[in-house]
Amino acid sequence: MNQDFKTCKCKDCELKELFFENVRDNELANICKLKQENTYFKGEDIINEGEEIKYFMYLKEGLVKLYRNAGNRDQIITFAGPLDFVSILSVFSDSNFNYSVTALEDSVVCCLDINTVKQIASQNSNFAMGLLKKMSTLSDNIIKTVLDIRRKNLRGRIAYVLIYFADEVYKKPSFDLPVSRKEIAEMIEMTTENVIRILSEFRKDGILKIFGKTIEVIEMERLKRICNFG
Amino acid sequence: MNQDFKTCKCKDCELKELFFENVRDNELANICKLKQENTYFKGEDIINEGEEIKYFMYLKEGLVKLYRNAGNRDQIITFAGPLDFVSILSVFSDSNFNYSVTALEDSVVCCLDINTVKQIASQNSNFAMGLLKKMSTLSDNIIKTVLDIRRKNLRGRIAYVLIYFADEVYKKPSFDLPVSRKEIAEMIEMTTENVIRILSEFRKDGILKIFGKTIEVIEMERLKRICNFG
DNA sequence: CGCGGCTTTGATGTTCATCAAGTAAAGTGG
DNA sequence: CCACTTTACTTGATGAACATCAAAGCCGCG
Repeated sequence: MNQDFKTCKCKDCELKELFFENVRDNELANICKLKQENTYFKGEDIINEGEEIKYFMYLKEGLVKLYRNAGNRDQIITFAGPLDFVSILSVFSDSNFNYSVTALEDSVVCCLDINTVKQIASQNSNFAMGLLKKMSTLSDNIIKTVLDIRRKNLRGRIAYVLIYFADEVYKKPSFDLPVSRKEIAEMIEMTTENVIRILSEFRKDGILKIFGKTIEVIEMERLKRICNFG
Repeated sequence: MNQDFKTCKCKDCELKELFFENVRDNELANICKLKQENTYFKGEDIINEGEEIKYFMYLKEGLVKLYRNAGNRDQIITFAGPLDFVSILSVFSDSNFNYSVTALEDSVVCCLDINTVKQIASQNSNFAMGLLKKMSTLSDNIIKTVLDIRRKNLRGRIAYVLIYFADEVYKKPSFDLPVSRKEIAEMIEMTTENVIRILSEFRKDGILKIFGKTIEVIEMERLKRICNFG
């Protein structure tokens, strides 16, 4: 057991400090024993809607989209990056996933046995409280984002997305879009054609430079005004 | 202490069975000591956006709306009925409410001291797990509803709302709307005029009968088709 | 090379918000 | 309790915003 524990390095994982700080060493060892780490390439499916929830999954590296199928169209719920919990939404309310997860960039996912995690949560209340806080924050964020976006017009929505990638994800005004125009449309409920049209408008107005998937925000202030008043 | 416990009747509260089943009697007594029960009349504010979170609140009787202010317009996030937790959304992620709560019908709210609840959650992990599950279910529901609504056209949205009140809230095809036309608009992101217009259309089409706030759904199947295909 | 998916632009029509104007209902103060 | 004010409700006319349809270029991949 100790052997497993040493080889798996969970004790030194950056996640431990962030999240498993309240987990005792012997509990961590139990988690480690049943852990597996998977690599997914860009475009690969990590979770399929309807699947049974067997693992508590978090992202070590990469970028993924969480989305659901609605009629003949997908709706992107949110994105997740390193150290985000990919399976946190339904884990405690359902036995099956009601959304899918796909890698947008090559990603490494750490999968912990869900029953072990639940068992530890029901024995270690500090750990449970950590889960509670994490889940609450994530849900609040998703709800806030969806409500923010739905009250904006199309220009405002595109501005919102661009600011999101520039400020939240890449933290710089130039970046490569990790998503297609179609996926942007699925994120903010509009048609692909209009995503393209409005990006072109922003380019013509000198707000952006666009080279395929590469975006450079030239006039961030103006973009923020469009986002706030749109 | 025992005295307080006996007079407050928390031990016999229906909530206990549903939710505090994992709370030990002495813990319940601690909660009781700092509990207060408030009555709010229709239209009265229960929580104001931005307020500090001091209580863990649940609804004993009545119906309330949870909403936030966005620009010059309110957005209704969800409704809550008896035994729902009114303050569960931000409780574990924030120190202040980022939404408001107002009574739609005369309502009785039980307010528990938030620090006591948190303290018990961090000592009693079964209780914490219960919270986790409850919160997860609520968040999932809100997210699902918002995503469902946003992909529908206006007729589909109105149908959705009517079905929601008929099936989920009142569990019968005739009911008195607890909300104004304006509030329906704030719930599904459209203008008040169009809410009225589409209700009138449904009336002319023989799908509904309308007498002010009283709605009678005549053709539920047709309404459901409009909801699903709209 | 050719096929399918992604991207782009334009033309067209539908859906929806906005504006306007009026009626009904509900709350307010004398 | 009535006049007054405000808020809710309703309908129509108009224009703007947006989806849909169509056509063509582009790119990656088998």
